[in-house]
Amino acid sequence: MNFFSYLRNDVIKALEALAATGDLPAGLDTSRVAVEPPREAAHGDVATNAALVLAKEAGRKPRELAEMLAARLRECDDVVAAQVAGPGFINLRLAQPFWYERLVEILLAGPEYGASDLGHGEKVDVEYVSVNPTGPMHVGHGRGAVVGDALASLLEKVGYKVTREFYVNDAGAQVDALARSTYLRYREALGHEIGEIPEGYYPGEYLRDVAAALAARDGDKWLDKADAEWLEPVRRFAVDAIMAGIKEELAALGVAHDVFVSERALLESGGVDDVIATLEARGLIYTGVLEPPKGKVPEDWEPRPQVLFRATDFGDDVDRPLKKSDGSWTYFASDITYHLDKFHRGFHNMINVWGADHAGYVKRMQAAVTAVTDGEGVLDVKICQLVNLLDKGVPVKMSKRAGAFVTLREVVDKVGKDVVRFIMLTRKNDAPLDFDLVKVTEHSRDNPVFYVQYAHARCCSVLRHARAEFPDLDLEALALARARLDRLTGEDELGLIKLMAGWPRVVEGAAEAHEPHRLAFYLSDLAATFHALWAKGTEDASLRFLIHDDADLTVARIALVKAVAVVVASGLKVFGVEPVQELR
RNA sequence: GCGCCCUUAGCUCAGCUGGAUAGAGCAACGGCCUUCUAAGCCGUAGGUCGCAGGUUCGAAUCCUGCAGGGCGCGCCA
Repeated sequence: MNFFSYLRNDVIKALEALAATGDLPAGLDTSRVAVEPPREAAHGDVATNAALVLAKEAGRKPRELAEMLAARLRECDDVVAAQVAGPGFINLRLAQPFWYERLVEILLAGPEYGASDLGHGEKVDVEYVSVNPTGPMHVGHGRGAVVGDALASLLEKVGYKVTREFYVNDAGAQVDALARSTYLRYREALGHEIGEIPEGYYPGEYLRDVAAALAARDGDKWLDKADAEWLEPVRRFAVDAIMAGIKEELAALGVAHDVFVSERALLESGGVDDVIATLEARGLIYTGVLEPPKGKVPEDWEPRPQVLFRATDFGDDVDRPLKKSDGSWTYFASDITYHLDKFHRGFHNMINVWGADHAGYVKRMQAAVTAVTDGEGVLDVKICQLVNLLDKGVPVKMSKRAGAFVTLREVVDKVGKDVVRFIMLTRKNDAPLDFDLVKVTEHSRDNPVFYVQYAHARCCSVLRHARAEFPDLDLEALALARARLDRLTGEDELGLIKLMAGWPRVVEGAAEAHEPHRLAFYLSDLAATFHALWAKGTEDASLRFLIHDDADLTVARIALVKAVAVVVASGLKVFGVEPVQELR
């Protein structure tokens, strides 16, 4: 349970009671009333700004209103103190049994702890990865994959019905280039001299394997045929082969999508025409001439009338073309169709995770979604900034042109999927991320993966020792939940419980903001708090978890340790990371 | 030129959608191993939240302008 929301109910009830007695005007707008952690723990357990927010409307001085409200709040069962502070904050201190109940809640919930029904089972589509099927993925793609996947899990945890989706860009010039490049390698595989890979072709070595597989399947049947004959089957073969590779790379990272949507299938179904007709009927399409692009102007630029979408009506900077000069639809046109398709599948909430190079595309896509769904569809786009791959602090050169760049697969194989996943989530998506191949596997305080995993392993270690030293005690979660938790009276112990009790709020906040990285910072915090408590036992033996002549206290402390393991596991589960039992 | 993102301690970054005296880690300095894992812990020091205005009870957070950095800018996807 999110105890801040729980306490907020108490505050609202107290306000209503004051209104009922005529001390406050009725019908105050309480939407801005917040119950939050106070800046410093010394102030109390929770703080509310209610008096500050309502003072003006209630026609009272903030502190005066705060005093009235505080008097009411002192009547609440869980509240042992309510103090007015500063300009009119009310700091509440909660009774110890309240905290012990939270501990019980954690133990009984297990790794599901923090789950809620915030989303009310509403459908959300999270589209991520969606790389062009033209080659292996690099680490940057991996970031999008992990962020999208963790975001999807996070939303599931708070009660949304999530679909993980991959849009396959299997139409257009790039896949034609892929087909032609594959054909070149196919000739090579059959013993022909191909010379230099021409400009505009994919030079990557990986196409040799694809071509060899093609040759193995079809022999030399395409060798002396015209483009028109082999282009389509080779394209299909190459896209399938590359997509199979991409799925494997994703699987190695622990990412699996529910739905793959093919752009080509979408185009062939004629859906684009329907969408254009819809937009046309709403007067959102016209034929016009755009200004030349600023910055570097393409050499063959010439003003030309185009079919344009009125994106500026929806906040975009310029109207956007829907048709190419050869009469085919632009990528944007098919993308509009695709998003309307999502909407028709019941997704009013859509989230796209894109790479930094798509940042300039966000506005027009959001404009299009608003236009085509009549404002009912909401698209959020998470832009993942670049990943700087480092080796002991030295940037790893990545030359895509030479076709020899470090692939996601290589990195996953080198450091493991759990490390990749966690590190990718240690920055907010819109900040660049350093990924140091050496540092991420180091066992040190400043490696967050290790530090968090170490906390979990330490908990497990304590539990192992407890079982060995107290073989007669029942240390299963159910038994721990019935322990004499009121033996946990130390400030540090209570502080740890309070921190863990805050987990559901962190999860909800991260889910609402679509920011999974917040969980990583919380977990580091929790790990630090636990390591600190653990270390207390090295200075003072009475503060250790296992107290040989006091079984009750030991079981209570084991319950605390177990809860830490549970919360860490709960967070790692959202990240798709396996908590380790032991480090070595 | 325009748009989006970024600018917080020497370095790398948090800052819970406007709250109280802005926080971690690294690096520096000083402590703690006969121990439930010292792969760790404790402490000291370190700040004009890029700059200037504005909004209000209250701004690192919202608005405007400026400076610096990144990305993008018809017929690519």
